[in-house]
Amino acid sequence: MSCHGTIIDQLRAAGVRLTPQRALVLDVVYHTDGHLTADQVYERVHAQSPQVDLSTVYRNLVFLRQQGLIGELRLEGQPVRFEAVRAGREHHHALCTHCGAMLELAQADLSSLQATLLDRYGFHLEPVHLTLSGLCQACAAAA
Amino acid sequence: MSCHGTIIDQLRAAGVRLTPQRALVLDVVYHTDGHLTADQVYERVHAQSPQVDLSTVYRNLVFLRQQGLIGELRLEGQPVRFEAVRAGREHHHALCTHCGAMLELAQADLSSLQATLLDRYGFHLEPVHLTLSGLCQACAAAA
DNA sequence: CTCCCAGTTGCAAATCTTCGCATCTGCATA
DNA sequence: TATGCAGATGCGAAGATTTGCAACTGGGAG
Ligand SMILES: [Mn+2]
Ligand SMILES: [Mn+2]
Ligand SMILES: [Zn+2]
Ligand SMILES: [Zn+2]
Repeated sequence: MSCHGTIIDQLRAAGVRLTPQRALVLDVVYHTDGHLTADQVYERVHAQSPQVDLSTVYRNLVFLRQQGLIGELRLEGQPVRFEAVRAGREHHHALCTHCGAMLELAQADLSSLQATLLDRYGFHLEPVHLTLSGLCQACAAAA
Repeated sequence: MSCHGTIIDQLRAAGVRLTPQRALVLDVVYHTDGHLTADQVYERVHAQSPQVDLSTVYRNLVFLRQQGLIGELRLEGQPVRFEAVRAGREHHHALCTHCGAMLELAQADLSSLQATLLDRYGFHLEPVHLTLSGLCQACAAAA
């Protein structure tokens, strides 16, 4: 069912209980490239295992996010979306408020901010999935 | 009713229609120091003007946020909160995931990030109200 | 292998937020 | 001051997300 042995071992090692529902949610998110809404995750989970409840999907999405295994994306005027946080492919998003273009930012793009916060406040910024907004290059040029 | 002449003039100049409901929502948010939920804003609006609907409050909170006049705060496990964006007192929030302490960040704390994004992607970061998470100095030291 | 229980689930209901639509109104214009 | 209409409102309903609770179960201890 799942081909995420490494992650599953990681969870087990963390003393996390691995239910079939949880494994399925993980599996669905990790088998998609895009950004899925909770409902889309539910649909796919449901296709495999019709008795699983939508609330269980929500609970596991929250859980997996807290574990740092999935990231969430909040875009203006649409439901929250989720995506896999793949080792080495972590990224954040920068959304153009003018044309809607979405740019992927590398974890490294935040390092200056990270340094600033550590320096000024002793605050250790967590590498959580961020969504920033602003103007993309094209739209800024046009304005 | 309202003592925010400057802001109201600003809105009028932007060709925005100023209804009594909108002015009230603006007034309520600007007369509070803390972070109010939509429901708390509604309660206070309702005390002044009982016929105003909750959906109107929501619509105006969204509207005023889009105008950059109020900021929103999304904290884990609680409804969205709103606060006034006062000229010269703009700030962001850094939340400690361990003890819940909330730190205020100055707009200037983001300037290194702003510079990085502009430099690397030509992306113009908007000074939107951000909430970052991580570990505060005390909790980081304890860990 | 069996027992046990903290953590998880399904379900129903609550809470939070958005939307459709008929009606209303701020305010620009004449 | 009267008129017109784009945009705003109230209300009901829908959509999105969270929660309470009794029953169930993964996986460690014996
Ligand atoms: Mn992404
Ligand atoms: Mn604040
Ligand atoms: Zn753009
Ligand atoms: Zn702390």
